[in-house]
Amino acid sequence: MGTTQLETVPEPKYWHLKTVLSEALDSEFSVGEILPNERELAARFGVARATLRQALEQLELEGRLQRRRGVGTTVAPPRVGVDVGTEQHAWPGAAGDAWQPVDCVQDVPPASVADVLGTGRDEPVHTVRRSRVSHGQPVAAELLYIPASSVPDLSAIDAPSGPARARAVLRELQRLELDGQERAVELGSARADDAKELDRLPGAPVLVVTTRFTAGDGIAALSVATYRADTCRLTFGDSAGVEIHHGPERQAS
Amino acid sequence: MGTTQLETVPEPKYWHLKTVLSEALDSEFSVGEILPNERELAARFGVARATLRQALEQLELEGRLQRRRGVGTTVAPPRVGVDVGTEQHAWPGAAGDAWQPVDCVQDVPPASVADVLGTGRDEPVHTVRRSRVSHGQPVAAELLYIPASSVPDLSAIDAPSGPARARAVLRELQRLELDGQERAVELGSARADDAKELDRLPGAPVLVVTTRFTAGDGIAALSVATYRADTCRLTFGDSAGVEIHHGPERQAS
DNA sequence: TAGTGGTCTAGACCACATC
DNA sequence: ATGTGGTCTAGACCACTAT
Repeated sequence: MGTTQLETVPEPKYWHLKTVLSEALDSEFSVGEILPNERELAARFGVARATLRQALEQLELEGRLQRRRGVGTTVAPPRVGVDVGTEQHAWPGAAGDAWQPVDCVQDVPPASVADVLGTGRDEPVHTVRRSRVSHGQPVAAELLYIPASSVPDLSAIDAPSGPARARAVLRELQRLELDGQERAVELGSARADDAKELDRLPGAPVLVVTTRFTAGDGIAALSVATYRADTCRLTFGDSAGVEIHHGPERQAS
Repeated sequence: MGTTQLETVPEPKYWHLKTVLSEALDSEFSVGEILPNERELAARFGVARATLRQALEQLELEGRLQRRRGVGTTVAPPRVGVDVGTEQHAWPGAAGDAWQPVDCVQDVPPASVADVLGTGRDEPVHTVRRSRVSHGQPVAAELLYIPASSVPDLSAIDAPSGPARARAVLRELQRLELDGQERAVELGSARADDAKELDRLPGAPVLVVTTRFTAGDGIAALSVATYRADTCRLTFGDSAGVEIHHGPERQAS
C-alpha cells in the first residue's frame, strides 16, 4: 500500500515517564517539595519500580531531582553556577580563591598523574586535599599534586600533614612564577573518598576538571577537581549568574 | 567489647565488579576488542544480568567501554580531547572553525532560550544546526540561536532552509562586532534528535556547552552544543593532546 | 535467522535517616 | 520501629545488527 511508514517507534516507557514527570515538576511542584515515594509513584503510573527508577535517575542526572536514601526524592533547585575561570593568572591557594585546604600528605600519586608531572612512578609528591563550598553546600573535592621540586624550601614546616601543612605548601608555591594553565573537563564517577566529601554515593556522576599549572620548563602542579554534576554548572568567565533552565520554577513555601 | 568497629561496609556487588572489570580491561584487553556478551559475563561472575549491567554502565560512563545494540561491548579508545577554546575572538562560522552547517530554519526557540536572548517567547529566531566531527566520529551537535535583529540584511538569501541558508546567516553574523563570549558546561542527557546525530540512544549522557555571544548592548547569538560525554574530553587552551588516563593501553591487533 | 544489547517485570532484602 | 531509596534476582520480551 502507499501508506507512508507511520510512527512505528515504540517510545520506551521510562522515556515517556520522564517527560510526564518533567512536565509535572514544572507545573505542579515547587523547589524543595517532596515527591511521593518510588513504590507509590510506580503504582500510580502502572509500571514496575525499576522502570520508574530509570526515569528518576535521568531526571536526577539532569539536576531536576535530588534523591537521598532514607529521606526521599525532592525537587532540586536550579543548578548553581560555579566559576572555574579561564584565566586567573594565579597559583592554587592564592588569596581569595574558592578553595579550603583540608589536608596534605606526601604520597606516591597514581601512575597517570606521575606521567603528566614527569616524576617517576614511585616518586612521592605533595598531595593537597581541598574542598570547595558554595551556598552552604559542598560542590567540589580536589586533589592537588605538587612535585617536591616545585616547593624546595619546606624546611620551616615540621607538621607532617594536616591543613597547616597544606597552607604552608601552597604558600611556598606562590614564590614560583606561573607561566600558564591548561584545563580539561570530562565526565567521571565519584571515587569513594570524593563521594563522601560531596555527600553523595560512590559512583555518582561528577565533572572532572583537570588543570595543569606550568612554570618554566614543565608542570609545576596538577589539580584534579571533581564537581557534583547534578548540582553544578561550570562557568567560564563572568556568566556565573546566568540561568539556562527549563521552565517555571517556584519556591517551596 | 573493646573491639574497634571492623569494616562492616558491604561493598555493593556492582561496585566490586566494576573494579575487577576495570583491572581486567587494563591487563587483559586491547582497545577495540570485543568482550563476552552480557549473559555470559554475568554467568561467569555469578551475578544477575542487571547487576552486571550496572557495572558496565558505569564503565561506559567513564569512557572505558562502548556498547552497541546488536553488536556487542568493546573496549573504548582513550577519550579524544576536543578543543572548546577559551578565547577565540570570533563568531561561530568564522573561517577555520570546527563546525559544519547542517540546516537552518526560522523557528520559535524554547522559552529558556528566548529569555536569555531577550526576545519574546513567541518570536521566531534563526536556528542553525551544526555538527562537529573529530577523528571520523561525530562528537557534538549544536543548535545556534540567532535573533533576526543580529542579521538584519538577509534579503539576498532566498533559500528558506538548508545548509546554504545556514552558511548565509553565519556569513551575515561576521559583520557584527563581537564583544565577548561566556561559556558554561553542564551535564545533560541527549534529546532524541541530538542522540541520532551523535549515533547514541536518547538519554545518553552529554556535556552541554552553552555559549553566549555578546555584541553591543546584548546577546547576539546563543549556542547550545551537546558533546558525547563518553568519548570526549573538553579542553580549554592548548592541552588537547594531553592524556590523563588510567592505566596500560594497547592497540587491538 | 541468530545473537547482541535495551527494556521491563514482580518480587526480595539491605542501608540509612528519622521519629 | 517505620519508611525511604539502593541493591539484587531470575526471568521475559523487544529492537537492532549482522549473516
